[in-house]
Amino acid sequence: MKLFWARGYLATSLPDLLEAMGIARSSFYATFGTKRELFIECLMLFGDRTRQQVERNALQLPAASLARTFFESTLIGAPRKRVKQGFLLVNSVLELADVEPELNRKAWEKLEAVQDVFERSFRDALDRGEIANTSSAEELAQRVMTVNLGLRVQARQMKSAEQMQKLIDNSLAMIGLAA
Amino acid sequence: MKLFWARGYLATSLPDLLEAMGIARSSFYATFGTKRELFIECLMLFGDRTRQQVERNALQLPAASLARTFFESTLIGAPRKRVKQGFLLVNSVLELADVEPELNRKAWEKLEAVQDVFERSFRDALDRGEIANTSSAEELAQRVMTVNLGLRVQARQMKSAEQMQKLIDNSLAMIGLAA
DNA sequence: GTTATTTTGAACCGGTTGGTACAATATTGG
DNA sequence: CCAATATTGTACCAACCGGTTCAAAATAAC
Repeated sequence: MKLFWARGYLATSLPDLLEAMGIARSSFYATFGTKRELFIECLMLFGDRTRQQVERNALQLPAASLARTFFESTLIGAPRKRVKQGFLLVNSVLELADVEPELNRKAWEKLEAVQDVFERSFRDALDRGEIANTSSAEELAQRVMTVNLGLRVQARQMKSAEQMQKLIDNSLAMIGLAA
Repeated sequence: MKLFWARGYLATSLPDLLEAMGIARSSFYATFGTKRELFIECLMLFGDRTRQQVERNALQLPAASLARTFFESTLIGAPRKRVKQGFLLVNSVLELADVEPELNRKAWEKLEAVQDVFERSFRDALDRGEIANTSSAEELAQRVMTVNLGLRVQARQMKSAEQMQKLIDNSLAMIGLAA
């Protein structure tokens, strides 16, 4: 998964995978099937983990600070190397849009699942009056999604953690959640 | 360029290019050099065209509506097929980040050049008092960049022009330029 | 109409791609 | 210790990759 994450689906060759996994070619096919099947498993794993992480945070944190926690934990708290890999789902969605429609669809669905978690959290907070209802839950979640995608692209060019922090602060300010 | 744009650098093979250009393999190498060199030319062409387009708009339009014009002309005014190709520079920057550092750098520089045009325009407008100085020119340009990247990723999944228009409206509202 | 100049098509190069087959070798479980 | 199960290395496959060479054919210039 780390390899696909860093290099993309097409640029990751079977020998690359075998070396990283430390197994023989024949074991790979016996255990994981084709490269394509393994990649799908990676997409699912990555997507589910991310969604679960946001869901866990949504239980403990106010909706208004959910986005900040999400961005900072993955873009500041993570090792620099991992941050520069971007976000597997975003990388995949862009790489495979025209080339592998099915894989693209799967990756996009996982991204939308994350967006849905945000939307639900915003909806609850609006119902409880915890957030000023200047925007709908759908609009807020859409903003988080747009900013998320934008940040992940820029993360691949990150120069310093300070620069990244400024970018996050500026982005959160524009989403308009006072938190 | 259209091929690289739609499929990406790696997924576009030489036979693909030859067929699209309608020339023979030997002519290709005699005229354009390697696939890599042609791709660089495409990046430059695309980047310069985009920058010039924004520069032209900056001369005629108030800075506050520059972003709207940029997004709508390329995401609503353009043929649906082209919109779904995304933005060559964004696609390339993400695809090649870890695989082709030099190409990645060139693409990123062109993206930053566009951001710079926005920043200059915002700075002028701030100096003239045409924009409320709640944010700096740098911050505003950074917001436009983040939103731009986010929108281009989503454009590849676009379902309808209406959906895209809503997305643009919502994004512009969050940038905070009353226009 | 004849000479230059492009452009072509086809053959060829070494290397890599994802995927398969299978006998030999380790590792494990009873 | 022996048998069952994983895992291995190797050879092989057809297909494709980007790139080169060069004589033949088509086009352009005069």
